[in-house]
Amino acid sequence: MVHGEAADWEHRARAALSESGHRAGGARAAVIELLAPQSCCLSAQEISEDLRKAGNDVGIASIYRALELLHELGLVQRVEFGEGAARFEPVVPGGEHHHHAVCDTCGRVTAFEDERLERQLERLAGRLRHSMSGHDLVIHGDCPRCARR
Amino acid sequence: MVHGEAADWEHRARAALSESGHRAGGARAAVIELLAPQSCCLSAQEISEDLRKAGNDVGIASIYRALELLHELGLVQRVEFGEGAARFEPVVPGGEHHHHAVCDTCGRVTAFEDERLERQLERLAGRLRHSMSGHDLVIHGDCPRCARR
DNA sequence: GTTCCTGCAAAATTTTTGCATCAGT
DNA sequence: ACTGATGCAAAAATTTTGCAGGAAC
Repeated sequence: MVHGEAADWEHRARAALSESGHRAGGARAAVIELLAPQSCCLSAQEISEDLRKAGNDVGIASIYRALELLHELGLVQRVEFGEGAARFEPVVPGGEHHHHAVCDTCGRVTAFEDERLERQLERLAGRLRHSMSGHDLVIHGDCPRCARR
Repeated sequence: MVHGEAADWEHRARAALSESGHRAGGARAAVIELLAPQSCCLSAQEISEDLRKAGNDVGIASIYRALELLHELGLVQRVEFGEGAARFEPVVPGGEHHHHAVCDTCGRVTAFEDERLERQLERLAGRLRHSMSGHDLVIHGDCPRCARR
């Protein structure tokens, strides 16, 4: 039994699906279930592999279709780090949005939050008169471990 | 004759190439020349088309190789907006880094700068003990024109 | 029972790589 | 001349699409 944010997101996702007239068949349910407890982003490949490991074999096309739908519904954020593949993560409303720092050397991804940054982004969007449905910041550089060498 | 930032960047690019032991052959020179006066990012396809229009036909592979090298030398930044293709733009050192707001509806890209944001990012990277070789922020939402409808 | 969903396979893109040829230094 | 750069074509990888069968409601 999941709990907290993960359960909350999963519940919202299922509700949003049925409210928008979609069914929660095998593939979608599997993707939602896998994504819910994730703290950071996964690529479509990783989702596919994780599902297979869990004995839940889902076609890659269905994974992309599920992710596309969840993205349209505002439940999933799409981020790209310049690896040539997109990554996806659940959107938890109510503030605690996080950003990513990607290590140039080892590729490790560090997620971080900053309340002040969020407020500043809101202000910025207002100044540009650009509504903000989402945002993502990527910092490239060396992580503490790699910088030490 | 180009001037100001563009000429500056072009000069630095050529210098960095020769200093790192690379030749400035036709393809690289063409990419550098095209990129220098750009105010915002271009995809590899766009670069290829623009060069062809200018009568300078360059193989797409050479474009990717030139961009890869320029990126390694820190002269080009790679950004992705979730279109399925990467975009590239010259890096102008000495501050005026810009970010992007992408319209969910029409796809238009608005570039913007914010000095305060830059300083905040520096502070953030320091807090994470993550060095910062580059960063990019993308705001998704509706541009003023599309939001009005 | 109808309609939407799923999975497979094929297609479309974007990006990378191998290799013979060509050009810069 | 030597060495690295270029262009073509083929390959690799990611993502999208068509379609027949299957599942949800």
